[in-house]
Amino acid sequence: MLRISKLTDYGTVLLAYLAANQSTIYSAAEIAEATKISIPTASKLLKLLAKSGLVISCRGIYGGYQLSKDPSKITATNIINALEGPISITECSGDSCACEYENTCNVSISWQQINILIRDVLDGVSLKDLLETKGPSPHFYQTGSQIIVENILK
Amino acid sequence: MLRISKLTDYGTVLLAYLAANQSTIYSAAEIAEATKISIPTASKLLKLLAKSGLVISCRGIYGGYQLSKDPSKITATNIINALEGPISITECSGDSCACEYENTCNVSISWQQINILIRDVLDGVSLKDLLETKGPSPHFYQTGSQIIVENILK
DNA sequence: GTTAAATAGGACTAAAATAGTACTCTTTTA
DNA sequence: TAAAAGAGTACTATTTTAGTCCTATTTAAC
Repeated sequence: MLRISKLTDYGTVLLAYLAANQSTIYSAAEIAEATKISIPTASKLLKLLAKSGLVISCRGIYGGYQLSKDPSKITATNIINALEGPISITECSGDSCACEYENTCNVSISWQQINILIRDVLDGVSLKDLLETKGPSPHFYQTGSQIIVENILK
Repeated sequence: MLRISKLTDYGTVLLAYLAANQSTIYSAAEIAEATKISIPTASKLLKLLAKSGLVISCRGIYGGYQLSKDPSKITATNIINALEGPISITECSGDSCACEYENTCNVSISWQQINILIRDVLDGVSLKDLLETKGPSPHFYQTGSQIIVENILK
């Protein structure tokens, strides 16, 4: 399966709503109603998004949320990190892997390499790309470093 | 998170064991013992792998399992498909998406595009790559079609 | 100051997916 | 025909995810 969680999907919808009027501050309740996501859930997600800096929150009456930066500057990786934690394809991708099957689990090491590839792909897709229904058009070049992907979707 | 399941990781370990001696037939019990995976679990996974054709099974006494083809011909996508079903990053990636929030969920459409990118990456990594602890070296070119990735890991 | 409306931060419950096990049936070969 | 192996399926337990609720804290208007 290898899927993002429902909550991440919801979160992206919330961000999409905020992206439509970047300079406006919307309360959690307003956003929830507009996106048809329940208030408690939208509220929870917005808090997480605020915590990781993707949205700016204003407390107090007439408070609310607002996108913190241009949609083109927010990557899919940012969104997933904010709502699901760091992208890691296997459990022991962290530094502190006290795996008891070291002999047989060289395999996991390689899944981690794949993880890097996937993260690179996700780094190349912005919220702006996600909003364009034609799909992402990430022709991103990181020639110096590691990945070259271009012209990915017609 | 965006991770493969433990079972897929185990499954890869099983395949790795079989890959070491491709022409030998090992019983589920032998493989389980060698890889330190419990017999019922290893057995279950081997059945799934056999069902999707990644390993060949022989029934009867002196039966067992054997890799069906060269490790370089088995892709990460194959393994994930066999053990977790088709790769789809969102729930409604299938054809029959009766999503009730069509107005706000253009977003999902784009996640599906990302899904294609990820699948392309996984298609470019073989079991052989996974076994080389240095990690995968997928410099795969599909110039005519959609993706060009090269020189991904130093 | 006080009050109303909003977010912050937890704690908690419910639901679903994953992981793991067990049992019976079928196949194969000595 | 008996023993050893996989095939298939059903079941249970565990973990993760999803969803809700409650109490603080902040802010601005009155």
